[in-house]
Amino acid sequence: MGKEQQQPKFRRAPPTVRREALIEATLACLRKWGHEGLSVRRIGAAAGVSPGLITHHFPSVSALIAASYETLSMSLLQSIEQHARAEDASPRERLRRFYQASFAPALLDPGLFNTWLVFWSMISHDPGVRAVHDRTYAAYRAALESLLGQLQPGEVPRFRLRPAAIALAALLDGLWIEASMNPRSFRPAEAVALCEDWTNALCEGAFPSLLTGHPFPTRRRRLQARHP
Amino acid sequence: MGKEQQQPKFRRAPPTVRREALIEATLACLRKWGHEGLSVRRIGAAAGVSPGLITHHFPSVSALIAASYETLSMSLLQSIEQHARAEDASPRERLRRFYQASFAPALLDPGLFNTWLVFWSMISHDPGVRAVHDRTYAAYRAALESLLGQLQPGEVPRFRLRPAAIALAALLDGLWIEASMNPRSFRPAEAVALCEDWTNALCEGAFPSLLTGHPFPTRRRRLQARHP
DNA sequence: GCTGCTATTGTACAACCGTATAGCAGCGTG
DNA sequence: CACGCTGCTATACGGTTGTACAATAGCAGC
Repeated sequence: MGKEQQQPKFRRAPPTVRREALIEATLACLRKWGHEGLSVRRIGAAAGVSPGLITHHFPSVSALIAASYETLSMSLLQSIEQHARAEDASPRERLRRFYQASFAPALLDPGLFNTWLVFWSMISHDPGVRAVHDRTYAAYRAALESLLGQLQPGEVPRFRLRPAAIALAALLDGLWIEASMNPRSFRPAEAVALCEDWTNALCEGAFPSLLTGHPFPTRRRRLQARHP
Repeated sequence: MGKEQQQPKFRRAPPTVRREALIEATLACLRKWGHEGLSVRRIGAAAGVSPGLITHHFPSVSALIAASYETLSMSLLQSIEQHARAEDASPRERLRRFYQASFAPALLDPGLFNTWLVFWSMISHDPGVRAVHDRTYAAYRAALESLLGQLQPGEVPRFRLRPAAIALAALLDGLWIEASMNPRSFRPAEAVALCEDWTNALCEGAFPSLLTGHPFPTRRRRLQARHP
């Protein structure tokens, strides 16, 4: 028999990098299989690792998912923000770059959409995922508030930042979802144009309910309010 | 021994009504358990019926889910449309009623949101669900196009119906999702106000990319188009 | 009241799930 | 080169899943 040089059955890794590898494998599985992808066996196979390792590095599979959610969410937001952060660019231009990055091909992958759906569907059941969602969504909205706030000291009418960011986030999310589910519905450039229209309309004061002085300032109970 | 009057172990039902009952049970399970809710045993239990009955009345469980999707989707759309359909009301008023119905308490149930997520997550895998989605979403957009079209012959600037309906659907969906995931984020009345603002801005011509004559008319390849 | 159609049940089955645990083995340390 | 810490594997276990199929029984028609 030839002297078979057998490589080791497995390689050890420090917990930190192994955890990261497991998170990456989880995201890959979610991309490919959606909900069916988050079994310990599939994730383990994707990471080239035994299934039992997951419960060894994470208290449970749901903790792994929450960590994956946080990693993906923060990574995407950072990527978009970095693309938007252009020196010597007007606030309007920065917003436009934010929109463009939001509808880049990499963001419109159906696998990414399915991954997101899995995370969303766990929010109401899993407290850990819920916490990650609250944190990352707050960061997302904060980014939008920051960009919108930079428009503010110009000659644009004064509007309330928080509701404006919520409305813009809703528009972006809605367009992203529709584009992800039905890519032939419209082109990314059209989505960007629609968002830019929204920005311009905001700056022209075309959204009265967002202007300061509108009867939605605090938690006051005033149902069925009509615009004066 | 007393003469125990034993009721029959089960009752027969014509296939049509049994199918409907199974669909209703499926929706109830999805509401309560989300993704975990669509096991044949849970659905059978909810319908007071043996698990095997499902495969007897439906070719597979995924066919049952597609049927449930269609039922729920059409039911909701009809309910909203009926609420919007008010005689002797201006087109603007009808749109407002559509918005109000879209953010009624019954529509903001977290269980309903989770149900929707399950359907969405199956679109890319299950052709049957995909077909239902395409059909129902087309109906939804057609309803919006109809309402938006009624604004048209007035003194409002001419805009393209289809993209406008897509944009409005995106705004409605985005707000609905955010409201469903985080009910404390904003109040339904605020969402309605934001949608009304959108309508008004549209009628004021504040969305140039939606006006006729904008360089997005057909499938012409014109990437990165800038507003002139 | 009996008969026959078929809706319905109950069980069996193989595959999968997450978790627990005992023991193997990589690899830094001496 | 041997030791030993511990990352890692492998297996076992109780549970759930969807589907298949033979047997049962409701109930309509005669």
